[in-house]
Amino acid sequence: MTLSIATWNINSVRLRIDLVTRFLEEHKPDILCLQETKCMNGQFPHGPFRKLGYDYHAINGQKGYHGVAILSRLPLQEEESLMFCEKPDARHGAALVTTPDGPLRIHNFYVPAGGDIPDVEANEKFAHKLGFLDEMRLWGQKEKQTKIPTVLVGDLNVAPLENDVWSHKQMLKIVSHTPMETERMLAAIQEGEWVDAMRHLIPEPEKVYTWWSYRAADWALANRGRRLDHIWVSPDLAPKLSDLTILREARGWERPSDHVPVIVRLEG
DNA sequence: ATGGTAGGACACCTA
Repeated sequence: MTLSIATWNINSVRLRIDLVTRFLEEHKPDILCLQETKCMNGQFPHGPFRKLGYDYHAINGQKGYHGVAILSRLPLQEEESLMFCEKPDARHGAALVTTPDGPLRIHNFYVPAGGDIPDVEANEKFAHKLGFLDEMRLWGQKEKQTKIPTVLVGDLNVAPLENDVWSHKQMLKIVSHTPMETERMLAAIQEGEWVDAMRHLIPEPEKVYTWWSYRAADWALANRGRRLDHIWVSPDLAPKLSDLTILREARGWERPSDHVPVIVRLEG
């Protein structure tokens, strides 16, 4: 059997609901994980998703900021959202999906962006980001013992490898690619025994980007992208990784998100 | 070295 899972930082699910439904109609992933939904649970647009056969929703929203959602064509049970850094931010959601091959656990993350200054003294948002990554790493060490096939996705706001950015050298002091962040993320992958699905299917040194800034005059021409969105899988799923789609064209849709959807297929 | 754009909510925060 095959199962496809997509992740997309949508930067307001209500504003861009037509882009999400277009994406679902054209690509039909079994599961879609959204970040930055930017609305409270009571405001979440369930209707358009149900209309397309995505009947099962696990949502965790808050007013104005952050917010994550898991939408599925297969039945799911919502699981407890985790809290990081003792903040009530809606930055994580989880669900257990019932697949023909048995249960599959999904974790959907939205890691803090961390502000502009890569200094924990001068910038508390950066300190928060590093603290979040540390807690994520410790959590992952325990999570790997659950024995349930697991997929972790989301906007992790770190581009950990040299070819996850347009210029490694010029990005070393830019938040998202500093050694403080990349070392923490690589440690989290290693200690959690995660497989970086995107790099499993598209190894270095190929450039891979999922985000292009709104602030470029011409994002496609400059092509100064970063790989901020990730799909990690538990080792048992690694042999099933069969295809990866990064929907770059979605960055050129009308009133786009600055992130594009990433879809992975699990087969066999 | 700097400023560039976008969303939510309604003064200014977050990205």
